[in-house]
Amino acid sequence: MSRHLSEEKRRALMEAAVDLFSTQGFHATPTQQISERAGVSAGTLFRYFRTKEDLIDSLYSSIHRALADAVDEAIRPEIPVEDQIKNVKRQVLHWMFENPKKTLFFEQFSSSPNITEKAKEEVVIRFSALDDLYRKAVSRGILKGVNREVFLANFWYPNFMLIHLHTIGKLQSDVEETIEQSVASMWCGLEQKQ
Amino acid sequence: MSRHLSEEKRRALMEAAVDLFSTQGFHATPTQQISERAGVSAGTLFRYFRTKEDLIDSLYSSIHRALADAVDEAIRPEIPVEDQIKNVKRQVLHWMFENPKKTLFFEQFSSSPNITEKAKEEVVIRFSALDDLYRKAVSRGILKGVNREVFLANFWYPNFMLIHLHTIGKLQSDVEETIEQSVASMWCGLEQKQ
Amino acid sequence: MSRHLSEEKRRALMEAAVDLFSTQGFHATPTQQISERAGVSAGTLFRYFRTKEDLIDSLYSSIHRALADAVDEAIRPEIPVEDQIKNVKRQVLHWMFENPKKTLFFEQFSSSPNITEKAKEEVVIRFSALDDLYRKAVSRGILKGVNREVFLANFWYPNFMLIHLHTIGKLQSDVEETIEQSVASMWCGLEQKQ
Amino acid sequence: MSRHLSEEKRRALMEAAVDLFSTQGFHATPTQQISERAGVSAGTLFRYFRTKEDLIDSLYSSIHRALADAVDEAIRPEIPVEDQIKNVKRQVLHWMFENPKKTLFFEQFSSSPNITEKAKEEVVIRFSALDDLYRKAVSRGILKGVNREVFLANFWYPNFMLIHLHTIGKLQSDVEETIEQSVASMWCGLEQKQ
DNA sequence: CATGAATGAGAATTCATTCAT
DNA sequence: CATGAATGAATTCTCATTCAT
Repeated sequence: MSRHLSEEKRRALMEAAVDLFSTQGFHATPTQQISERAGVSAGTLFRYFRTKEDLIDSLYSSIHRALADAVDEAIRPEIPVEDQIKNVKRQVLHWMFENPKKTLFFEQFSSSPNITEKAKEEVVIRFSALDDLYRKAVSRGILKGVNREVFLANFWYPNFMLIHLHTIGKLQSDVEETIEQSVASMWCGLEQKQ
Repeated sequence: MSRHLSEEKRRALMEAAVDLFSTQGFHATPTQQISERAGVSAGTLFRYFRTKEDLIDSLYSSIHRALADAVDEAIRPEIPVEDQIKNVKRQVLHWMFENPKKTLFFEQFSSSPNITEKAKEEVVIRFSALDDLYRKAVSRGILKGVNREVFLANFWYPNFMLIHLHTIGKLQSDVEETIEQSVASMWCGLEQKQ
Repeated sequence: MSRHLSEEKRRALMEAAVDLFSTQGFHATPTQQISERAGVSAGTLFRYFRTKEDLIDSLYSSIHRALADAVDEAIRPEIPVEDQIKNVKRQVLHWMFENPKKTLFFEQFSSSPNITEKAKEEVVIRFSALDDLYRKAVSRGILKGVNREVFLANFWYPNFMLIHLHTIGKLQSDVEETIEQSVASMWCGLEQKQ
Repeated sequence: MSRHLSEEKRRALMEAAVDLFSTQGFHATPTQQISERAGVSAGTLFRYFRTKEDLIDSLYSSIHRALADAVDEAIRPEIPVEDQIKNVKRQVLHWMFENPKKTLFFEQFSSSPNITEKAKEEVVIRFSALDDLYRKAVSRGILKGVNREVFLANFWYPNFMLIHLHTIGKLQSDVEETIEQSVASMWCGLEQKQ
């Protein structure tokens, strides 16, 4: 991309997009509205993103990256695997509660079909660091009876519902408490029959 | 053929709709395509459903009802609450694996914003029978540390991911095994610190 | 038309049609609505009238006939021409105030373009008896300076506006008073500088 | 061409619209046809007018304004009221004969039901300057026996019929002669029994 | 590079009319 | 003859994208 395009505008566009996508869905959000909120003209959006789909993909990638960073940050090879997994979940949930719009967009993208070919391949939310952790846990006898799919399902999906509820203000406990409950219940769930 | 709006056509339309919605999303699915697949003309769809939204809502209601039935069926007041909850989860998962398209549509509807006012009110997937079960469990000292939101999140959302994976053929274990793992890991998760 | 078609239903359909046309306009009135109000099925309408246009034309003809009758009734060869013209106008206005819906439909038809070829030919509201009266008046030196178009315009069109106002309840005086004022002002207008 | 919505195109659209509306009626005129005749694409029309109704309303307003201007222009406080009223009628008729299409559209709009709320309120064609004139005339003893409704009906409605006849070439006398006859016959009509 | 007017391919929906029952 | 479900062409309006300025 040409260096004449301002990074600032790009960011403004993406931010406007998440805001709108997360509350209206991407199909229901005209590019016009995005460019307007970003303070640029309708045509400009298409200098930064070839198509609307391209914008959506970029958004997804950037959020995916942010989540991956959150995951990586929580990895501390020196502490026990189970604590690491707990930490990762905690970290992820913190990020999500701090970025509810991005999270909702992320869910939308993950669960919405056919956005793009990429979508299909990544429906499985896969983060290598977390995969490694899962493998280590299995090889150490923890998580014996739980295969990766169930693990990932338990790890990722409940978060989305919590963010939904948080967004509409229907969460009884405060965020920290909710996060802790969620972390705890996942972990024990994964250990199983312990 | 009867003089009246044929139940058969109505069903055909709804079936066509779930099929297409679940793979393309409802925004990306023209009513034309639905009527075509249902083997009726474009106009006919609107004799059975006032608007596209009405079709979507009807679909949602019917699935919601089916799920509620699945839940109710699994309720056996005479057995321990924890077993009942397990049974419900098992039953629900069975239904979902047997009706993956409906399930994906259901998820789409639940997590998609603004579809309708109904959507907003029901973002929390709420089934009274399950609520009762939850309350009973709490009052009996089980599920002490888990509030309803976390409970529901753990109960419902992981299922969606499993169905996604199942649909794209990325589930390693067979369905029964996956269901059992999911049921077991949820339960233990909910018991917590047991 | 086959004698198996009931005259009663035909009348019901026409009546329903005027009602609806006069308040909604014919373009804005679906045949469905007409048949419904007439208490017959959608298809039946088309057994009595080949097309919607046919229905409209029939309606127009019937109203035209009723008006012509009103005109004819008022003709009394034995009294002075000017009194006859006054009487005709009075009679017409009475009929219109008694049949406001038919009148509004009639105006709509007259002023709406292209309903049918017939429309074009009859934009000039022509009633032979009134024409005769006009000719007689001219040949007797009354109405010298007023050609037929202006005469007809003054005779017919103000009535429509009065009916409009009457219909929406914005007529100050009562009907009789209004009719008398209208008759009087037309006549003097036509006499001119007399 | 300017950066902004071109006034030229707006005018072209409105002109195309009156042309078609006046000959076909607005319900019978697809927006497509209007944009085509205006030499713009189908979508462009909706950049200039939010909806078809908006176009119709704008058209009505602009014609209403033009007529009001014609009325105002004819007002000369220094001459007798009766001459002023005559002048206004003359001026209005001139405008109408020069703008027959606008006139026919105006009539259509005025007499067509339910176009819009505006329609309902303005079925009575009301121009404040003319109202003032009417009031003055009454207070000066002229127009004693004629209430406002009859006055307005006589003032406005016959014009429409004349324009209709003019449009289809069925006017015997020339325009000027017709206007004079119409003005004269209205005036005397209004004085009444004077 | 930015702009925003213009485009035109759809999309949802309506409705006169037909025809099997 | 009556019915009313089915039809599908036609209509209004939207929106991603382009391109002249």
